[in-house]
Amino acid sequence: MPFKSDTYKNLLIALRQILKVTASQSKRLAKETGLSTAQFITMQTIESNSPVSAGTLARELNLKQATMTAVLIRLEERGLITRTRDASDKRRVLVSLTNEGSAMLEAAPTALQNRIEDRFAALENWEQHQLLASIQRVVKLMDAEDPEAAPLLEFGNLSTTATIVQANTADEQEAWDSPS
Amino acid sequence: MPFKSDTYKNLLIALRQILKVTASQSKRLAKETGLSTAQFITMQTIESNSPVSAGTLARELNLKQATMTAVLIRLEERGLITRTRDASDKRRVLVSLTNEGSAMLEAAPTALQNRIEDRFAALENWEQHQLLASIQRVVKLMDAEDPEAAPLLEFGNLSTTATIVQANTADEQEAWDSPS
DNA sequence: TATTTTGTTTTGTTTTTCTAATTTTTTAAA
DNA sequence: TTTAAAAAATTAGAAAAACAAAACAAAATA
Repeated sequence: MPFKSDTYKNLLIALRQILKVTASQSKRLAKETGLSTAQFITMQTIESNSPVSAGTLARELNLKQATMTAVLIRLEERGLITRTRDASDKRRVLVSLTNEGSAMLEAAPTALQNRIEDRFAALENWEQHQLLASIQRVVKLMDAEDPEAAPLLEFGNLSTTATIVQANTADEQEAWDSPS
Repeated sequence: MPFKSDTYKNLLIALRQILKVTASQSKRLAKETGLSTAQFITMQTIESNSPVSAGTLARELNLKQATMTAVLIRLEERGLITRTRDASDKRRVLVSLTNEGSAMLEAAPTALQNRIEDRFAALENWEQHQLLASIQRVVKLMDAEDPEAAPLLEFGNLSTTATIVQANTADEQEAWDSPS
């Protein structure tokens, strides 16, 4: 039986708490938009990756293609997304948000997220970067070990959102300019 | 529309990655134990809180009581848990793992988690504490804002597992002894 | 060309998840 | 104390999620 330090246990507890809050948030937002949780999360993932193939979505969300197809069909029936065959590879189905779908996500009440963001923004710049570096370090600890996470290159439409900052050990950290 | 700094965007990306890896892990373990994901996560939560009431479990997992009941019934049918009325409050149903249930969790392949733990253990002591402090700081950012997370007191059976370490701002940090 | 691989869908089944209503027990009020 | 309200769990019923297995078409490879 492996020895677990208190520090590690507390880390797991904290991570579980993050998981819980995040799940709770998603459910609340889903409910307020009148979607199921799976549908709402799918919408969010499409938003930041559009246009994206059904298979990529399934991989991103850790679902089987069959499950993804069912969810997408329902979203399409509601007029929130479009599914079109990729012209250059007719096996693929590309998914995008409709105007209505975008509008729905825009309208989703983000008060909670905004408060979180405001709190983060209120931190000193160096501290923001330190938090980010730490989280990315945790990602690295988990990430490199997970076979299914490995092939994932970018998450999110990076070209239009953000640049991945390499996770550094804290002793490599130096002064950082505000990136934007 | 709120302004999102690159640092914040990257934080969200990293958090989503953690979410993804965690979900992937749970699904894999569930599959290997022959349970559904919901059943497996329920088993884990029972393990660290046993004995625990059905309602507490539901709150912990962000599920409705009715949903929880359904999951618990299936676990009981498989002989993995027991459900007994609380003697001091006969409305409550207390849930515990059976020997078989414990054995199943013990047998769950934890190679991945162990690798993560090993990696964490390989870090310098001060760095472990810094990571923990950072994660707990993120929890605090999210946590205090979420109405449903607020009433949560302890997560996990703290008396037998770990002591909550207060999340500090980095500039309050000092040398830490190895806690165990 | 034939074969294999890849991407998606279809089919069929189990499980999850919810809402609404019901039962039992506890707590609080009159 | 009796009654009313609240709390904890279950039941019933229905939509959706999730999966495996099989089928299908398109693309890549031998």
